[in-house]
Amino acid sequence: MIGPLGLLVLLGVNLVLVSGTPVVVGDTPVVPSDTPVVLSDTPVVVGDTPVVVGDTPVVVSGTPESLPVDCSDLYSNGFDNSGVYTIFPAGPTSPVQVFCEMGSMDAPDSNKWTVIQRRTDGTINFYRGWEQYKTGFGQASSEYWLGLENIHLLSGKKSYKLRVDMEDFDGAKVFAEYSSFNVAPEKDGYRLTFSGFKDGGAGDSMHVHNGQKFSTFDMDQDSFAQNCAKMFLGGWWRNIATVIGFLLVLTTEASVGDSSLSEFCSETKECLLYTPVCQTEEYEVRKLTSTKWVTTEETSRIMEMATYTAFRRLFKYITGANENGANIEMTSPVIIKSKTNKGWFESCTYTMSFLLPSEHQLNPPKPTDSQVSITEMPGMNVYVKSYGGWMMSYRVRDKESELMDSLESVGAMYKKDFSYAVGYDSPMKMFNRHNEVWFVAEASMDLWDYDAELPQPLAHPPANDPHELLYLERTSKDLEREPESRAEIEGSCPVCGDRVSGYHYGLLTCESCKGFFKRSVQNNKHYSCSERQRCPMNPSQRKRCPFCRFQKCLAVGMKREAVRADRMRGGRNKFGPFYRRDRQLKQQVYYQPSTAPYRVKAETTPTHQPTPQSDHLMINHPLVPFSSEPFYQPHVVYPSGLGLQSEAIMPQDCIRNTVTGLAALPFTGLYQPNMREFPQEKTEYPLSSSLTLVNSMSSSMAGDGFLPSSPAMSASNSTSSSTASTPVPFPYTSVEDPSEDFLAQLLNGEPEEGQLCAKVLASLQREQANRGKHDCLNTFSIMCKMADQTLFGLVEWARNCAFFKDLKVEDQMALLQSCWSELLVLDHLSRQVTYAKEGCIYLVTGQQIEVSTVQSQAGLTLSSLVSRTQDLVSKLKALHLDKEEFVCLKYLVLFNPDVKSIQSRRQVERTQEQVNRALMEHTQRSQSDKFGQLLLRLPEVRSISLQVEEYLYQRHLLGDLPCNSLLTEMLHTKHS
DNA sequence: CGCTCAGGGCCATTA
DNA sequence: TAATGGCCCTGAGCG
Ligand SMILES: [Zn+2]
Ligand SMILES: [Zn+2]
Repeated sequence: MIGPLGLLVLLGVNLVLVSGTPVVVGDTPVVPSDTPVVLSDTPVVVGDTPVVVGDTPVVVSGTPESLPVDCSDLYSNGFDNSGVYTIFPAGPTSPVQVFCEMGSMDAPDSNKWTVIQRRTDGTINFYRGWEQYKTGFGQASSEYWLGLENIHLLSGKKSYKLRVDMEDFDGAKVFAEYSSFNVAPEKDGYRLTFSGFKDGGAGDSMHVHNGQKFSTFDMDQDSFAQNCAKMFLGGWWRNIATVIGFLLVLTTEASVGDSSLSEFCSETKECLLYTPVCQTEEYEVRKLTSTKWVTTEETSRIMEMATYTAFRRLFKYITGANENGANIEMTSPVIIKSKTNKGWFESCTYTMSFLLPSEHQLNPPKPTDSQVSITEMPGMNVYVKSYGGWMMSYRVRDKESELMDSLESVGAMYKKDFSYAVGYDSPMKMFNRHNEVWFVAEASMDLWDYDAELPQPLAHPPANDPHELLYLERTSKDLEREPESRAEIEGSCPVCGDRVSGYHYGLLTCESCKGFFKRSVQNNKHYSCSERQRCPMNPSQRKRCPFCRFQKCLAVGMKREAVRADRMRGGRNKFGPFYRRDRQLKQQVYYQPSTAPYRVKAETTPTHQPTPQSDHLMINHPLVPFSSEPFYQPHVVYPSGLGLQSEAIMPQDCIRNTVTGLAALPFTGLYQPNMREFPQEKTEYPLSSSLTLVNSMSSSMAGDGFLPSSPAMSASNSTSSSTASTPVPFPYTSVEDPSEDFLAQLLNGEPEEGQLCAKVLASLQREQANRGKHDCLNTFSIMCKMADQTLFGLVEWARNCAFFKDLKVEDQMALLQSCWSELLVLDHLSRQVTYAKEGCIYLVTGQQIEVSTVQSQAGLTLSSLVSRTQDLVSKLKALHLDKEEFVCLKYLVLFNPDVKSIQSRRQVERTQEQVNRALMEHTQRSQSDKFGQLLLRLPEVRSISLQVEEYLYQRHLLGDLPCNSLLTEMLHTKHS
């Protein structure tokens, strides 16, 4: 198989470096097993009479001997540098007195410090902290970074909650929040307890919030041994001793060394060493100490592409692109850090690192390439899942999610937002290949990593109500609303779910969304989303992404027009009657005894006929902006005339020369494409039946909680289907034709041709620049590159287009994998119809190429493809297809409910229905039979696309296709 | 004519 | 510092 290997550029040059000499091994773990244990085995004896200190902390300066308690074991480990010790009295939250609190700054000018306390209960409290917001708005506050991911902002409100449930003396359930842990020696490690209160005896449990959910840990020591995640906690206790003794007293030593005991790290002389912590069937936990790496970043939609570039860059570094011109031995593993849960073809930054060999760990040669840097990976524990075979992006994805599942199921705490793909072998190694996925465990990371970023603060504001803490998913609003039915009438804000304060800009919203919408429109704000344009909207998170918020405001139907341009205060506007009517209707609905409100509504408004308008209100994806608005100009379609740019970018003779290269291989015909008939039945609903369908769809959508997160749903939910099922004409809304609004919305996502053109040209230019003047790309490669870039654009279009982004990622992938070539063909067709001169093929780069030229040079298959396509082009030109019709066809092709393994088949079907209907209505205004004519072309599109796929696949097998392209990736998935 | 309530503005609070 | 959001002021239109 040439194909998969083609993608395996990842470790491409590795083998060159592998020395032929046998691997030299040392089996000493980096962390010596006899690391000095800092904590004494016996609790501190305070004496018969507790030392009573006043209400205020007492600062003792001077020699350690002046302390009432012997703390020599502590200060001998690095805490004696300040000469200032504090003694805290027992206080309201703790009956325990603190002795020997000693702080030590990390550096004289650092704002980070480490504190250790010895306490009268015999425990030792250890934590690190720093001042936050040192500069800023004068709100100096301290943040303590503690053992688990318990972060407590002492003088602020936001905190990561750590909660311990326990029984009071008289049996009452109590809880406590903690900001510190105590560590007490046990026979097998150290016991983790909390300041004050009970010790962590059997039966107690603690709930640790990691920013997303609570994990519960039994305080019963035995339970720690039950699974790896919990055992790991046990391991972490020990680490504390290590931290004190190791981090602060000894200097860290990089753990790079020889290894032959390793069954998998065998190709390089030196490997990353680690200390195993524990192991389960699914994964293991390893402790890594701080190590230096040489690192570079590369962003791409495809891992293989990014890693190829990154690898070459790092390889240059180790082969001399460093200040000493030194040749540096290759090591294993190569690690690639990237964010988790990447969307389908989402652009992503991959950070690749080579481990520096031990001789360069201390003083790594500076890289000469500015994109390459030396980084230090802090000591940390990692969850590791191993797998064999080749590291392909889809396998990395799979293994990553497998490990995540395992970790979730045991409640492990780890950094969820990124993972490492770890490779040990060069691509030449055929058997017993070893790869890993790593997740960084949080607990120990926190202690070790001086520069670790603060975890994101809790999204929810701190709650005084203890119950709220336990059930974080439920906001206080949920709790309030639950028992009351009153709130149900008033409903919650369709944008964010907050409490409604009245009608604002067209519908019932909360006060804050009103304000937000007003400001956004008044100041003509243009936001952008740093995520994937589907940020959660709830009272606590709505502030995070104004883009998504505004999007949702428009989606649910807030009217820009209602924001007054003259800023006149008071008075009434044209919406008044609408509001009143809507309100009346709501009352009516509410007092219907039936439990099926949606049905009831239909009955209470018997005059209502299912007119297109009302259907539109229901089914129209509300994301479409109101076209009457000046803020949303309809899309300006890029005019033709791009030819001039292209000449500047590609030398003309390059193009001329390479056109001859278009000569294709004869089509071998090894593979008979399965010419599946394009399903006709689903696209040929007569008007009446499609209306019925749409109606039934709307009720079922509302009824069974379909699409809980989609804007369409929230709109119908909250504005309470009264807008949906009643023909209340809304002022300003275009009454012309609902399907046109729908189409406008579809068109809204259409990329601008000019941008695409520029992108493709830029990509070609880059490619040419990489090759140098005399090494022109051949025509076929240029065409592939164009197709590849166009495909990128199409995938991007699909990912952002209405309805599609509401689908599960798996479904998105399935749909795209099934229709990518059809989309490509359709896209090509639309370009021809719009821009091509007679007898010419218009390329995405703006060039017009004579069909005859192409035909004279093309091989059999390509020639047949070209003529089939040109035939279709003339038919479509005769039909005078407009851009609306093309976008509909694209949607119809994309939303193909017949694709295998689609989970949300209904959803796909519904979208197809809607598009179908919109197309039908749109076409009927020009030619009566245009609709049918259009649909009749789709089977031909499909047929051509299959032939294209087949053709490309053949050429791919012959190695003609550039590897690392989306095109090849797509071909692969279909043929594997 | 006076009441209503959705607009706008204000400004302490927040990140 | 800029955005947020709760609160208050306004005044057209309705009964
Ligand atoms: Zn809201
Ligand atoms: Zn967003």
